[in-house]
Amino acid sequence: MPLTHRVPDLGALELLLAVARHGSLGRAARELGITQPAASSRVRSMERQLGVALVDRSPRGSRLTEAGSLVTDWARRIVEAAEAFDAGAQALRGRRDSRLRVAASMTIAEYLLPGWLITLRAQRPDTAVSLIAGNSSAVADRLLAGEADLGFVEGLAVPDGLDGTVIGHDRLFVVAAPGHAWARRRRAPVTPEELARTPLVLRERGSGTRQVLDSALSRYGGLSAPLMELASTTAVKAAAVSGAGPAVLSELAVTEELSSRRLTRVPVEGVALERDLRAVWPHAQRPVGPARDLLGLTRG
Amino acid sequence: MPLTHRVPDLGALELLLAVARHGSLGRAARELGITQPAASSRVRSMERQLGVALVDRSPRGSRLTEAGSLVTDWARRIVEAAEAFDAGAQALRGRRDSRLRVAASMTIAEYLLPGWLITLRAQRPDTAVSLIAGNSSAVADRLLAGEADLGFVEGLAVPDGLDGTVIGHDRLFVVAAPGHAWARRRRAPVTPEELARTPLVLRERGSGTRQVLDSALSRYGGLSAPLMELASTTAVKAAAVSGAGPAVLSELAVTEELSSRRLTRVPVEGVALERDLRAVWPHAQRPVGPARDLLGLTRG
DNA sequence: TTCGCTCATAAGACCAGCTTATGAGGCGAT
DNA sequence: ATCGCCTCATAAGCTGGTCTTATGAGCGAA
Repeated sequence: MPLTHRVPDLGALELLLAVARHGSLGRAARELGITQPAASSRVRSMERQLGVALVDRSPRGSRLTEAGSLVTDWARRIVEAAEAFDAGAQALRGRRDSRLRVAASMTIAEYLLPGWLITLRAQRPDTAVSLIAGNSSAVADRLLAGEADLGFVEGLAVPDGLDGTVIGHDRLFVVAAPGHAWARRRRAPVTPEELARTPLVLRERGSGTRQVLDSALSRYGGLSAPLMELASTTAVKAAAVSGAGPAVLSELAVTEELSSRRLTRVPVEGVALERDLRAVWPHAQRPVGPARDLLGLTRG
Repeated sequence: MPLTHRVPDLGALELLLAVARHGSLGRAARELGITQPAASSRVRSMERQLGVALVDRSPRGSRLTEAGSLVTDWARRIVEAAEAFDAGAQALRGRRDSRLRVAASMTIAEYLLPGWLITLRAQRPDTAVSLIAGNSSAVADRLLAGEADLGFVEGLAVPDGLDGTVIGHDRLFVVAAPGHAWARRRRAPVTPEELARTPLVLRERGSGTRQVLDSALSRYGGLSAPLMELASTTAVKAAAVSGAGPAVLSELAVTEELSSRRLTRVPVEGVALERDLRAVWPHAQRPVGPARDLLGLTRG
């Protein structure tokens, strides 16, 4: 169970990626600011821990073995997730002295913002960003109080006093475990009526996804009593994966499960389960400077 | 640059997730097999490191702060990637005594297999799996030599001597940075002729994706000289993200970049850039036992 | 009051990873 | 040939972080 003892720590994984890039333990060590013996011993203990040779050493450098490059690919995913964590955490700590103060809804802060911040850091390394996360009205409050320069919200309308622009759409997907009957409905989409009368695994009443679902299905008799009502997106996902029943979740929350086939998207016809993602700012104060840079990234 | 000093280690992140689940430092500690003071001090040093309060402590338990639950969500991504790493690495180490010996092509081993192994472990905890990765003919060799029970390959045909079943499709996506002109072609798909005459960022000659692209475009005058020819999928992705030009990559390799909008999918009409993903086994030896369990997971 | 839960603090043990110093192997230029 | 430069490996010693055990303090219910 304790993952820590079977997975090398982040430093070791970074080192492995550096070895892959440079083809040399010594140069990898230099990149990470450690000595060559440290790198050598660290790679060796990683190999001992995993029970697999990762690197072919020669007097002219080091290349990854077959197993090594597979391990490196898996390691890259961990390191990328760690980079997103770092970008987010750094913004969360950043305070008043930041050049760009962002207020964002939870969904956007969780799934999209870290990626934007990584890109922004690559393009403008000197832009210090601070982040406050909250619901739509909290975001509006921060902007109107002058405590944030740029906001991001999801939902159907722009909050009062703000201007905004749509930067994308958060589609809600109906998903089911691959074994579920609905997973085989590729050619025969589920109808809105069918969706409305089927008990689903859902977030608790009041959540954003639930609101969208409620209003989209109101003309079809409304949502039926949920199969399960859970407190977090994670819990809903876990229930759906384990086959409890169909669930409705943000596209952003399920991309990984879909591409690894732990969940299947169920096609639904004739109903738009979608909400806008918007960048917002105080009325008549178009973003300039760093805020404009970030805004540019979010639309491409 | 050294990520390690700004991101808590995996043990700390696991602890944070456990605290979120249990609402108590002590119970989280027990789950991870450490003492309560160890957990207390570890969470505290994580808060110091990040510069953010993560949990609200009270005599009746601990709950995450707002920032804490955002951090926990980001942490979950890291831990999930680590679980995939662990599942894969464990299979890579496993040897002859394994109950299920899998041979898989690189793409499948990299992107899909870890997820399957996690699911398999949840359903049949006692199935020890071993993994050998290689190209299609290496997979065939292992199966025919009786050194593997089940194989996975991508490509256009089933290798000689094997039976198989299609378990899915790997679509090749044309992708470009959001700023690229092709990123705005949503309503006016790129034509095959246009794709054929445009210099692209590609893997080197001989790679699987390149073969598919070559054969799909052969009737349209064939692929033009590449804009860049790079040695790894990662390098191609990086070039595309930085705006070097359009690239063609497996759907599996770009889902994350697409959902975070670092890349945009370019619609292409009239040409099927797709290859089958197949499970394969020696002629007339339908998978049974653990191999059959795994096969079931891959199709749903 | 006492029990049971919560978390915090303190003191000491242990170990992983670092550094410096050194050696050995291969290749190419002088 | 041999010197110089690159590669990686090994050994000895320091250090710091994380663990443990032992203890205390706060809050609520029986």
